Amino acid sequence: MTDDRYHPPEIEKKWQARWDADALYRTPDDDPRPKWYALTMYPYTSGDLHVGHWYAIAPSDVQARYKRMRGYNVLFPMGFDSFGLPAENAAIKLQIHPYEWTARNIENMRRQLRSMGAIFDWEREVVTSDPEYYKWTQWWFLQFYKNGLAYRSLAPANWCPSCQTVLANEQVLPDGTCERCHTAVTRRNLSQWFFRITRYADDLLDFSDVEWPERIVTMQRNWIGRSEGTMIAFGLESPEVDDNQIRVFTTRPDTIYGVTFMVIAPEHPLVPHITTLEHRAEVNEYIERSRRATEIERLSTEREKTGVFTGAHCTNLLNGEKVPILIADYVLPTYGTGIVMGVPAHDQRDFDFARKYGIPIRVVIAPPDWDGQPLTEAYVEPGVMVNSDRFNGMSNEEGKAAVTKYLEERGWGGPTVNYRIRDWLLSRQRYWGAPIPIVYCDRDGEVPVPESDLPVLLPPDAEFKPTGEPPLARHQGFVNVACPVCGRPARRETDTMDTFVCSSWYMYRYVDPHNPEQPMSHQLARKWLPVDQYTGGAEHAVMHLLYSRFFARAARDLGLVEFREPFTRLYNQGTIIAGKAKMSKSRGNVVAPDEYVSKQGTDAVRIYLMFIGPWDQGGEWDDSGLAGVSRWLNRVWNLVLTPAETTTQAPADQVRELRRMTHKTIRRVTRDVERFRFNTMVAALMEYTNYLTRLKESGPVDADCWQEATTSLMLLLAPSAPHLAEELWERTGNAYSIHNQRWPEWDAELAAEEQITLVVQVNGKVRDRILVPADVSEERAKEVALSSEKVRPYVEGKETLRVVYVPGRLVNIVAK
RNA sequence: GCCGAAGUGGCGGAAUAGGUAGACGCGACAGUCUCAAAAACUGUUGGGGGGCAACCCUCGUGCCGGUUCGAUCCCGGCCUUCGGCACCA
Repeated sequence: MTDDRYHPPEIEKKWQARWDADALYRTPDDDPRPKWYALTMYPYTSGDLHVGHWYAIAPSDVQARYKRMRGYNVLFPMGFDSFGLPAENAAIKLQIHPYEWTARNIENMRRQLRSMGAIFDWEREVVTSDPEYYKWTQWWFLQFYKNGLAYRSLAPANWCPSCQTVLANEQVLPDGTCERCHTAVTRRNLSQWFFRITRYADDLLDFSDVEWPERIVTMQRNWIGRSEGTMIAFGLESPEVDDNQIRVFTTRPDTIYGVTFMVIAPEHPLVPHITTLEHRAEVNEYIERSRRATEIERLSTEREKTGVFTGAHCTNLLNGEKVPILIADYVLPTYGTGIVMGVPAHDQRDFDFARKYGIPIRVVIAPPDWDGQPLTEAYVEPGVMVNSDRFNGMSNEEGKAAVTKYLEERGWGGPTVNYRIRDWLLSRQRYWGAPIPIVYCDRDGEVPVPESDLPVLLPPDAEFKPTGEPPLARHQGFVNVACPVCGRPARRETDTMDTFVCSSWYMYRYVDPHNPEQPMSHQLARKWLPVDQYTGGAEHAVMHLLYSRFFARAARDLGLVEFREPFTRLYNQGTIIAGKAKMSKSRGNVVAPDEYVSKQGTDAVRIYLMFIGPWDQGGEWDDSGLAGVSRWLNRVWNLVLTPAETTTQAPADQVRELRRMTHKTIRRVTRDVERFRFNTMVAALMEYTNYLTRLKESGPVDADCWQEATTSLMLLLAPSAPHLAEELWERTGNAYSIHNQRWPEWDAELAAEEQITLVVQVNGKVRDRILVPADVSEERAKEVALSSEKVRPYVEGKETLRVVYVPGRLVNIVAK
């Protein structure tokens, strides 16, 4: 035994200081090696990193380190997402300024991140609430503004009464509650800033430049919700309405002759104008009722459909029929035109609605053996068109095109593509965010702040307690400004930007973090971007990840970058849970890594997190398994540092076996780390350690092969246990640093098995296992199998019908 | 309701172009060391049955069927869990 035991905290401190002093992990821009940009989602500055953060970050570091050893110039940066509501809320509660709260948190989180021993180049750190950063967030806004990608509009917005701000559609959960605080969201009409993400709806549906999980791609496709259909005009005669038509979007123009009513969303602006006097009271009451209903109730598909008649009618231009217009809250004001045609025979919702209100149900697509009897439910399958005038007899699929063409020829409509996605609402009525760089002047209107005046600084002395009014609006020194055009007194925009704006471009800033002239230079963008491997949680599927794709497309069209996808590869790790719930501060179930790190060491914590299970599946934090990893690292320590008894006359087959194990392990570890299979990577290293330990204790070993084995073990361990590997490397007399060594290569010949276990089955049941040469012939294998003593009792007295042979695997004797 | 992923020992999990189920680790039990305990190390550890014994038999990958010489893996039908979507006209 060595007199020195493995003391993780000591060696970890020692090497972190040394690496820091030597700038070992600085990422040079001028390096001829091929680049690899690995990125893990930066944390929000909540104050402490819990093991959930480590679970996401540490394995990403392992893979980045591996790439580094494979000869890449690796960029693996870290920063902080530091604007946002929690900072403000915490600051209010603790009576300190968000700036100070954030600064303290960053300091603590930076310390924790350093203790992880990752290869972050801290010279490239990015902090989104830093004026040096948000200056460029504002700059992006101005570029978008100048190119028609940012605009202001009065619209009903999602309002969170608890957060006291509006939210983007993406930040409202499916149950109609706020993504952050789970309060029921209400609607408010406000003048708000939007990014025109819908301009890129089709481009965003193209995922051909990307290697992403199918799940995320599907989620984005669904969110964008492209739907091809037909816009159809209906005649409207209403004294109060100028337009004599109303339009609906439908995917079923083939059912146009089945329209027996129209439904309009209660909040549609047309409603007050078309409603007749005698129905006004009833309509207003309904509108009031649906406004009071929460989003949750309204979204429930279980709920019975309700509606009321407006007194108005419109005309189906194809057959001249007048049909009643009703309002009903199952029609969404934000999708299509907010008006739908009711075809009860061929849409279940319309069917239920028509039944309830006694509206006629007219079949226009005949089911296969339809006898003309009334339907008991809507018929939505294909069929032949009936009751449809000139289109009778056509299949409904042909009918879709034919009706659309007919409408188009008469100027009554035509093919239309409709999207579910809406423009990105980025205004927030809160303090802790990047101010929107716009000035309002009575004479010049909406004026962008000149780029030379950026950043528009957040005034540190603002009263930021929420009142529903933007905090900046009450800061006279901030609001009052000279108009950039005419110099007269004007007012600043007082809303701040959604933090997702900050995170839509942070991966660009890392490549040129201190550039005072531009967000990043063209040259460095070309060198590093796009990100080769992005890792993070799947919860950002339709927020951060979609917004970032939009930013990249806009940046490409602005000539800033030459790609459209910011993240070439994406991998989502799972979630670490504690007590059946996701770890979060608000749930109070966070587990801090710090104590484990200071006792068992960061290397053990890193490896244990990988060992829990497949990375993409997450898992329960249970520290009892950590001890097993600690014990293993101790065994590695002893194995490498206690000299083995060596010889030059080890038996040949033992030498071959040792080399085979070494090369097999290199192959397994390499493949596993490439495919994010960290749990089996660790298992492979443990098995290898167990094997080497047994071999060493069994007697003298071949000196050269033993050397190769322990060297390989150290190298394979270096990305996962960087401190332990470095210490062992030094103690075994190698030159600093192990992290600058090349990853070992395996030799397929050496890794190949010489013997295989031939499984012998009788009727599918294993009866014997026989060692045979790996290159055994079929004849020989069958011969060996059939002559097995253990097999005999099962085939004796039976007829052998067949002998199945699987090369290198088994022989199955089928006997009866 | 729809779409997707998953269901394997006491526990986390291995193994799928269909071919030795349970690697690796935790826990448990037994032992070594110790005055004792902890730590460390060694051995055993899916259920049932048999043998003095190296071992042998049998059942077993959520449930019920199917395809196949052979199914944790493929197909059909259920059950459960977890994600996502949910009146999108």
